Amino acid sequence: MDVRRLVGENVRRYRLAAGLTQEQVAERMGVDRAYVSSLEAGTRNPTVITLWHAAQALGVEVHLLLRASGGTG
Amino acid sequence: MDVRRLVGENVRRYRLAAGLTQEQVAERMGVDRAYVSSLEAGTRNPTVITLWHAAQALGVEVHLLLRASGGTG
DNA sequence: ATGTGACTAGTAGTCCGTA
DNA sequence: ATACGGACTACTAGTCACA
Repeated sequence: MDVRRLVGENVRRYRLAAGLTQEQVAERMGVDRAYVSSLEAGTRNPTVITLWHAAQALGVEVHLLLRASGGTG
Repeated sequence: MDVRRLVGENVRRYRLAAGLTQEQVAERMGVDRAYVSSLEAGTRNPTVITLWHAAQALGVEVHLLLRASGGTG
């Protein structure tokens, strides 16, 4: 179980569903574009505050970014 | 909106619901008791990996630690 | 059995350039 | 518009002593 990968997959899914580019998400989050890229790649271990900013940028509730994709949702 | 506080409240809620002490949660997480204390106090900004360890220690799914207590499901 | 501040080592997140 | 790497600064992880 790798939460970093889980977060990355969720960010990408919600971003594409919202029709946004990484650049747009980065601007909304107030972070660098390269950061969003590595976040989606699952190579980052973001803090909960960063995760919250991502959720805001994507227009979803923060806990959704930690839900398993194929989970019993 | 302060996610740190949200995490702290949730950790405390689930810990008490499980009938565990901070000391026991700390041991399960593999961290110091003081860390759990500050986590519950909402003064920490944990990474998602730390959050995942906390969820494991409490026997809950990690996304539950980011759910608003009185939230609209 | 808990809360807080100081502390050392590690890393989150930035900025720049390339493909 | 996206992926990756390197050097950099600010902050978090995790611990200890004291109350």
